[in-house]
Amino acid sequence: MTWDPQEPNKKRGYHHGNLREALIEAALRLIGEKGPAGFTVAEAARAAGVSPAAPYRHFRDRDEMMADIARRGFESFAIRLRAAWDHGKPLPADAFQRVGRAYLAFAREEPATYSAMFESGLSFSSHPALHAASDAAFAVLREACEAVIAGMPGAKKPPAMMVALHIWAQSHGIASLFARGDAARRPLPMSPEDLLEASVLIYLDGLRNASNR
Amino acid sequence: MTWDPQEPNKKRGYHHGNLREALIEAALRLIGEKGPAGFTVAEAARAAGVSPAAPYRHFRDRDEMMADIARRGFESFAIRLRAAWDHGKPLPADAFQRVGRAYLAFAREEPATYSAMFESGLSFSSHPALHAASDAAFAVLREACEAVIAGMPGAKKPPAMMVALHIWAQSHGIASLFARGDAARRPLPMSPEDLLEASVLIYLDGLRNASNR
DNA sequence: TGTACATCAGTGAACGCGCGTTCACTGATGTAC
DNA sequence: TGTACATCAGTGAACGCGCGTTCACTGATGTAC
Repeated sequence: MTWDPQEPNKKRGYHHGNLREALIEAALRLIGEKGPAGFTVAEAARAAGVSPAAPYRHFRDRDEMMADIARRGFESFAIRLRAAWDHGKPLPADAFQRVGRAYLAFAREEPATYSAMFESGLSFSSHPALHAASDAAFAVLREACEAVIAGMPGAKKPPAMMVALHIWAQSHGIASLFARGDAARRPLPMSPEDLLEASVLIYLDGLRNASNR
Repeated sequence: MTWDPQEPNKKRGYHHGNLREALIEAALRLIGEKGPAGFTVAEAARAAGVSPAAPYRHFRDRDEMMADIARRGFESFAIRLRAAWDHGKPLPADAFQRVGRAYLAFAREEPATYSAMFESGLSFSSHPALHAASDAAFAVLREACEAVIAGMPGAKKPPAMMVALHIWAQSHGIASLFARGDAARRPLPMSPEDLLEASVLIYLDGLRNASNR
């Protein structure tokens, strides 16, 4: 109930006060329970204690509500990744592993947001703000990759874009196969974090090897 | 129309002849168009030209239909991966790359099946046959990893299970972010196949490097 | 070969349900003077 | 400080819709003799 500016036990009047936030919170809970497709406007309204027509004062339609959730998701995702990276201090290699852990932490702690971002089927072309937010999050990962590559010995540097895509795919693969909160999660003989850390170490080792040759 | 045992233009009688297959085909088309959640029993029945009650002669309910689609998906996935691997001939390293390409080819050519397998939210615990089929597909990948590891120089061999999980996550990550047929697919400066191949080469290089130290 | 009959795989109508969305409306709030 | 009024953010009822599933039924098929 972080959205409610009123006292928790005080009855709200005709106006809600913070319905937009309350609806998004309710929607996230529903998505967390039943997946992006299981979220309905009507149920979110019910959970927020308003009539089914009320959400339409704040969102054009269901799709816009979903897109808004995903966009905010990408924004807070970017913030968390950037905080984990922390300009690559003290060592880029350590900071890089922090980013990986932050990625998985986000997917685990905010599975609803994560699935709204990656599994809701929203098209980027019809939601430019969503596209921009997604790009901004990816940019953090790319910057980190650039710094890590710059710190590597050898003359032949791999392209940062490729490295960023590899790391992103690996993180997303591990997150969606093993680190989600839902019933479809596969059992795993080690923690997702350890699995990701090991793969990143091996991968970076391979990169260094190639640039030394 | 590969399911229809009758002449294409011949009117079917009271009995359909191959309704189970026709329903699954229709369901796959729907899933491909609208995602796993967008598939409805009623619409599949309509597409197959039968009444909405007819599917219930072949499937207990919608969930069982979905699980059946996913299970068949894992089975044909395993067959394709195994064919690509082909006992590691002529060289395990080449065969391994073939497996990676086969993985992406499956995701691209059968996006509906792929999403039924990985994004339908079916729980393994309530569908043991699905769980078994999924394990069988993973086993192919694991065997290939074992063979590749066995052929590596050095004494310190990495655990095959970990390697298989890494490769799986990387393949799944690339497939779901970049190789899917739907509108949520991200644009990419290179082909998914090239992206995966490069990452696997770098990763295996890193493994070799570690086992030589 | 013919026939009686069991079984299989469909039909079509109906059920209760919840959805997204719109509409005319109204209570609450903010602002100009 | 008080008042008139515009605007904002809700209500509640209704709409058409399609869904999953069940039911009693029936046409088609296979089989025993």
